[in-house]
Amino acid sequence: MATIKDVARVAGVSIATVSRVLNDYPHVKPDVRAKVKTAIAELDYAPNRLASSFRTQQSRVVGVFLRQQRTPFSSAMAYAIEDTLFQAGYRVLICSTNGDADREETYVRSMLELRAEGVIIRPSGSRASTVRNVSMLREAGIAVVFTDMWHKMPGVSGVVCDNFSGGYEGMRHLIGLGHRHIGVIAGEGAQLQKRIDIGNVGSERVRGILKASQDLADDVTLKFSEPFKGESNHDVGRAQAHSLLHRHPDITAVFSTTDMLAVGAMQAAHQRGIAVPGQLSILGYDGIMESGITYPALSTVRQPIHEMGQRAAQALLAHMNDPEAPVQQVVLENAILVRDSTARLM
Amino acid sequence: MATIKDVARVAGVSIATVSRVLNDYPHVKPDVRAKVKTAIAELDYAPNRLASSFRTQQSRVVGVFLRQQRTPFSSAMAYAIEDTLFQAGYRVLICSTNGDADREETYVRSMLELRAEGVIIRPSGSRASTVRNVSMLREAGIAVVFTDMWHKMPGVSGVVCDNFSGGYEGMRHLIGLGHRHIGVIAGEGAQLQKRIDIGNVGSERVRGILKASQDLADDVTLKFSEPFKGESNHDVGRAQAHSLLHRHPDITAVFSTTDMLAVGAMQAAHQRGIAVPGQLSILGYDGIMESGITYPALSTVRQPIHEMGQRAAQALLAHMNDPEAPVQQVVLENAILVRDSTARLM
DNA sequence: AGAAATCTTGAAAACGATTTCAAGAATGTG
DNA sequence: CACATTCTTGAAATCGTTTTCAAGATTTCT
Repeated sequence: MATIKDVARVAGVSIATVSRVLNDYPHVKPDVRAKVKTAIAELDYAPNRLASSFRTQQSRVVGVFLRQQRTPFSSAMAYAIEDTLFQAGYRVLICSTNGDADREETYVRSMLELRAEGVIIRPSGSRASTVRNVSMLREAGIAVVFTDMWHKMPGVSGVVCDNFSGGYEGMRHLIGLGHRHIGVIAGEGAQLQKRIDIGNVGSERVRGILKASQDLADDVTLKFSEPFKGESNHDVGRAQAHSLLHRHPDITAVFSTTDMLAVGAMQAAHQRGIAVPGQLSILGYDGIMESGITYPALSTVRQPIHEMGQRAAQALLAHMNDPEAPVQQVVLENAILVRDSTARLM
Repeated sequence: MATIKDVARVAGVSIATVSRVLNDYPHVKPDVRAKVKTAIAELDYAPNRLASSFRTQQSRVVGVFLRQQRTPFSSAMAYAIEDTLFQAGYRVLICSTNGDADREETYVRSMLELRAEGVIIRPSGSRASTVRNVSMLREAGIAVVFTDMWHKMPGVSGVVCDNFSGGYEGMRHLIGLGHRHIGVIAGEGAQLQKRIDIGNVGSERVRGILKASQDLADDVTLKFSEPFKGESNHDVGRAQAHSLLHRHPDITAVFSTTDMLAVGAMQAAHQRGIAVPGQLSILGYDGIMESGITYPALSTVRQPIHEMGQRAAQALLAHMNDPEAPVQQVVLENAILVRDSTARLM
């Protein structure tokens, strides 16, 4: 492939001048600039980014760390991030950690070696390992932004949803429909800052749910699913819902802290011949695309996933452009998306 | 950050020796090797990949071009690819083209500039633009592998599913259940080689469906949905199914060439009060995770998406390791996944 | 017109690794 | 023991850019 030297030779100028043209620097006479551009076109020259990145130590690459890239939530966010960064001329390396600490560390090392300029990370693994990894990145001067979960660390911005208020508003919706006996299926997701301990279902969402159940009516009883850990998929949701409905046949609504869990709950209701929303209202949480394909379509607390990704990318850009940029802690509001799986209690 | 020079100084050797240790070359005495390793650990040294990539002109990076990264199919495949390449020490740049030709071209240019070593591409856009873009990559010595769709190009391998036989076997399933009046909702996906023209529904899958309807029984009538283009989502599927059921109330089964279309068809059936599978069997195509969350769970022609990704990544590795490696044309078989949305005709 | 300021350009020095070459040390062979 | 072979090491070149510096050309100002 042609190099800058070839261009210089063909244009009859020095490589410094070619470089100036390439980077749109001033102080190049119009006719010289034109000559160089002609030579570039003629030779079909593409600057060797490997060389310029090396020289400037700027890779124009950022890493996006995801727990699982297969998940609708993750892939939607990754897309929003990629899209925003693409416009700004950055390319994104995908780093699915699978919640595997070793793998996360390997990827962190890669980011250091590749001199990534920034990293957006949705923490998996333990708080300690996250902090350690992020510290390594920060020490190397790499900008870091958290999404979906936030750890307070110097120089690190975060974009999260207000999961407390999401839980609260979800309950307001159910209570407003007249429900008083409500089952809660809580997964692991969406902890904001430090988890509180209510069995294993400690999360901001659950805190919001609890608070709302105290604030908004005085005769609400909540029935929690059994603690579990691991992925929040529909199989787990189905099993949890079966157990919940078996133990507490009087509940008239189920609030799942995840759409996929809610989908499972809906399957369980179908299997038990319980009409949704006639006999049982089901409310999800996330607003992933998949929640719209159930029958009846799932009512849910919608997270602005795309906006989360966008905002995270913007925050990252801010930090990359100016290492002294102030830390942002963006909290986005969720909105109840009322579809067909919740109804007024008869 | 520490450089190789610092390591050399601390270890009291030359940078050449440090390099030899870093790259596990022979001809370094054990004690020297140990000294160097100590120095590396002490300095917390991470080789500057920007420098070594520049020197060797090997970026250890590959690009994955996807139409839409949000799609369950794409993200599942991207994950399989990333996973396989991760093991081999490659990092993957995600390039969602959105079917936007400009954007695809920008990304192609990025691959050239970044000296990506390989690209896996699921073609979007026109055949002509794909061929042009792939040619640019190939001329720059970048290995290319197609997935999901294959264009015959020198030196370019491809991994596809046997969509013809998938369509054929899907029909065998439906016909075997006694269905004779079958609706077909065909999206744009999955053309293998050149499309044949049956209105706008020309695809290998449809060819398989047609062939099977001729081979396997002599009283099958197929009713096609109206031609449409654009994304195959459940909204489109619902609309198509409504129109189909309206125009041809006698059909007892619907075969959709995409799971998401089938999901829409299921919604349409629900809305029309048609029992699935009691009055109408619905068969999808893809086997994406989402197809399992409908109620009833969707029967579908499952594509081995994960394996497709794996095989594509392996083919790419083969080409990257040896530019003379023979072109592979991998054709994977689909399998019918019988769940609850198809039943014997009463 | 002459001095000062500003433009325009090219030569050469980086950047941090890998790799080639040659030389000296160690080992093997007769 | 002399010689050939193989090991081990370091000096220096190199990859393709960007950037600094200085010099010459041009413009602006008084």
